[in-house]
Amino acid sequence: MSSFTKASSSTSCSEEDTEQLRKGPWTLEEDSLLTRYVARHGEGHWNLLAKLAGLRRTGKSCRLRWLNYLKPDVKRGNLTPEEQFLILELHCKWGNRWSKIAQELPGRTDNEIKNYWRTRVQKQARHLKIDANSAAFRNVIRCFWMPRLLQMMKGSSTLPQQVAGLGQQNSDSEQCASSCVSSSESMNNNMSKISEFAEYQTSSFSITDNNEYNTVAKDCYYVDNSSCYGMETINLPSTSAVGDFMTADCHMVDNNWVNDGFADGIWSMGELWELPLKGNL
DNA sequence: AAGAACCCCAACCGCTGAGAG
DNA sequence: CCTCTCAGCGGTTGGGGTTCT
Repeated sequence: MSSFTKASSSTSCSEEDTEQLRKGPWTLEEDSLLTRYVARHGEGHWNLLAKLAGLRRTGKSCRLRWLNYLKPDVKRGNLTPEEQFLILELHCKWGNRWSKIAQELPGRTDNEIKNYWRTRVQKQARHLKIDANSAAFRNVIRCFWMPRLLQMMKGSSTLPQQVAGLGQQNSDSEQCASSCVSSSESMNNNMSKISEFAEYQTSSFSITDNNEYNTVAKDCYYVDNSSCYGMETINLPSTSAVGDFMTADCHMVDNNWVNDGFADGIWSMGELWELPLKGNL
């Protein structure tokens, strides 16, 4: 089924409508028409807008094109580690509430975030042979992926205020708190252990400023006494440490992904943000 | 070089809730 | 209330680019 097909097969619309409605990729001319119309008259009333602007599109289609592509403040390009961190963090709290999550990332659309989740995050889950919605995978995100992103942010010295302030902003969120947050004291303890673990993990990246790291840690929710309680096993000297750690950590989960390419998968996680966005012009 | 497999993401679809009449 | 319309949301699809074999 081609997305270029006109809706002429539909019997629910009048013949005139089906003849005129276009589908599929937008042309430059259509973009220009929509942009000029919105610049002059503003957003909203999309069905009316579509008619008055002379666009042979549904209002829905116009709205989507504007919000996801034409709107001037739409950011293009790769998601930064900060943005990825926020997405992981907020998804932990809100689940698949893409538009709500997008509101916290200025310039990013719900569609983009949804695509990121599907193509990057769920891909990791597949590689690890874990259900992306499982508690085990959430633990992986909180205990490995998010600390890794923090390292990257720290490495690039661009730790954003929005991340640093996230805790205060959302500290009343019991939902996430119940699954992710422990007391700040134990959080700080665990964070220093995560730091050690991360240092061990990467060996090329050293964490020296514990204060800054812990400040962030205090406000973020990826450590959890109930679900990430294997921290004391972190400093094992061989690669089996990862397996041991996760075994201790996730023994309640009936998956066999712990010893099944887990470490490889984890290593690749941190690099995800660097992958070029293909076909994105 | 060429076909297959994979990946990304723009755009569509169906559903839901809000608001007007 | 009920019905209708519209805006918005989340899930899904498929075209086209890239990578692999």
